[in-house]
Amino acid sequence: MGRKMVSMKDIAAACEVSVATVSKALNDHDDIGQETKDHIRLIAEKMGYFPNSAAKALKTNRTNNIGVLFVDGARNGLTHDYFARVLDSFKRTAEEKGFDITFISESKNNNMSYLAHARYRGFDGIVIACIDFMDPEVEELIRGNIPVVTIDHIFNNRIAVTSDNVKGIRDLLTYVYNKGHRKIAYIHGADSAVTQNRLSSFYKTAEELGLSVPDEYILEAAYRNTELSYKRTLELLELPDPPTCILYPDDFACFGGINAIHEKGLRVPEDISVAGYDGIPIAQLLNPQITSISQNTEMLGKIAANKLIDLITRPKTTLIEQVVVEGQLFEGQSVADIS
Amino acid sequence: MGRKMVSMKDIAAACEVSVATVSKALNDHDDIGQETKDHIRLIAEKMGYFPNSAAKALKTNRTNNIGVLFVDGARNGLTHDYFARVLDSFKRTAEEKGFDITFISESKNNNMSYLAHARYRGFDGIVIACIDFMDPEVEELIRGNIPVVTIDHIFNNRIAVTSDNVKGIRDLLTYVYNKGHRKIAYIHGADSAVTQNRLSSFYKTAEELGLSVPDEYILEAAYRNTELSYKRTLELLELPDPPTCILYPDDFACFGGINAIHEKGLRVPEDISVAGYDGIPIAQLLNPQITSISQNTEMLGKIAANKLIDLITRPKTTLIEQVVVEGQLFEGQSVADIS
DNA sequence: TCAATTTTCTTAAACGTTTACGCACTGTAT
DNA sequence: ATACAGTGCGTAAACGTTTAAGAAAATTGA
Repeated sequence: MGRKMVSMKDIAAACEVSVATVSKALNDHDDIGQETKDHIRLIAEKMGYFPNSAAKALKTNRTNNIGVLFVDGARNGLTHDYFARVLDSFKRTAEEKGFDITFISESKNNNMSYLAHARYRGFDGIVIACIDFMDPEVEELIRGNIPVVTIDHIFNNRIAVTSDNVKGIRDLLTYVYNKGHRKIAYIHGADSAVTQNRLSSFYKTAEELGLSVPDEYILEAAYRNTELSYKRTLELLELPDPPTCILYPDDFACFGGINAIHEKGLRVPEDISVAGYDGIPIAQLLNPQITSISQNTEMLGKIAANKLIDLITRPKTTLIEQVVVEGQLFEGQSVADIS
Repeated sequence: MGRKMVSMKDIAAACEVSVATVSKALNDHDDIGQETKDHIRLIAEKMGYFPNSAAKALKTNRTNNIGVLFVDGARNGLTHDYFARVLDSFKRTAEEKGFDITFISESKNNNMSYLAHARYRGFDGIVIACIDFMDPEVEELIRGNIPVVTIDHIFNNRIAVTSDNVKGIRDLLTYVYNKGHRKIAYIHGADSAVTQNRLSSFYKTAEELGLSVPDEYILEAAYRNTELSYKRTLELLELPDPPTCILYPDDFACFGGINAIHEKGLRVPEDISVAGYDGIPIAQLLNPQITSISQNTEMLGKIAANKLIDLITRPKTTLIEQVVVEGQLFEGQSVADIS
């Protein structure tokens, strides 16, 4: 196997010019004659030449490769619907602009830190999502001098793209309120920036609506954790004065809640209403469709990629900012009108 | 920004040895004294040295990087539950062995073919899944002299890891049969190796069971396509002699079918039974849980990674074979016992 | 004690690019 | 004729590694 790769040297020989001329011809420098360029390119094509990225990277200090850090505590990784969709969009956008995507390995057995790994591979930029931002290694990575954008987490003085959780919860709660619900419980995710935003938005909106929220209506579960939401839901249902509607951390967790409700012999939404978050495709296919906030994952990934590539290619003129992407209420049938 | 990276040259200077000695010390060659090694490593550590993968790759022709081709016609990409799970497992296994994962870009606007891209990046190996294997570019890639393993598609004389679709359908059909069903329809996926295996297994098993299968019970839809399965299901339900049970291409598509059933005012499984394929997590959380064949995605990804890395590191002694991974019947409540 | 070995380190070339600089032309203006 | 700028190409060094080959020093064996 393995015929040898053809290099610039071979082309130079075939064209009877120097290697430098070949390089400049292929990179369209303007100190090479047009006919020479044409000839060299023709021969290069014929000989089946492609550049060697390692050599190019070595010389130019640019890899055209973006590192992706993409883990969470629960090790959902790629199977996390929301982040998979964001990453997919990110990937497409980056690829269109000539960048490749490589994962920053999460296994530490090569005893490289995230930052060491990123430097080793020479990533031009980094995107971080779906992660424990308290991890000191993550902080080290963000502090490192590689261009970085974070998704759904704002880090001091770095570019971040976040979904509008404040507006999301406000819209959702207002919608439920307008459907006549006054006893609304909120099972929220574990402590994180996202959770905090949603929670404070929940309280603020409740206040604006003149809604009183008893403490026992606010419970902590976790994202994508059906078991926990199942348990919290049971607790809510056993309250002396149970809620008429329950909001969940996300659609997935919502299914756990629905199971608890069914187990109690109750129906959704006739006996009790529920709503999720994220608007994952599957939740819109079920009966009843889950009322939720559809996240604009397409936009999130696209903006993240564009901002990062801007930062890589034009560091001076790129605005360091936090971009907020709005979601949209998906009105399913899981919230009953009881007004 | 950007303090300079420390290179072997810097370490050599600090230790007053040659660059070659540093290289050999760090790579644990045996012609370097133990104390010298220790000293060099200590200094390297202190100076915050990490190797430069580009330089290493250039010299050794090894990148420790694996290319992933991961597209399908419907452009589901990463959001495809089944393949996302396989890839996730693949990724973890590869990372444990010191390999990184880079996507082979699907956007052709850089006018590189898959193979050109793979050579450009110098991938040590390639894994291909979730794809149109008829694409001539894919064939070119597989024919190229880069170690490759394919998932769920067998290509002549290459390593392949496939899930056992024959056994899967046999188990599923037999299970349904044993529940008393005799009028069983099969809405299958679009034409592909996987589909063909499943279809012939369906017919073979039916024959063994003495089951007659009218032609109008076999319909073509597509994987992960809820709309098509919805339509086919309506067609089945309007038959003069409708089936009592319908098998679907996958769990996702199955939801489309269930919607059609509900729309007709029928219940699952009381009025009509359904079964999916893949055993995606969400399908086991719903009410009723979807009876399905749980694919062993963990094993698929792991085996694919191990075989590929074997092929990369020990090409001579690696057996070129097709590994088949069995799934497992998940018995939900979507198939009624009517015996 | 001295040649033969072994151990430890260095020299130098190479991998495939890019790029600053220099040199030889050609053409134009003095 | 001389000077001058512009055009088109080559020279050579550099990027950070690895590794074959060799050399010096230390060890061994008789």
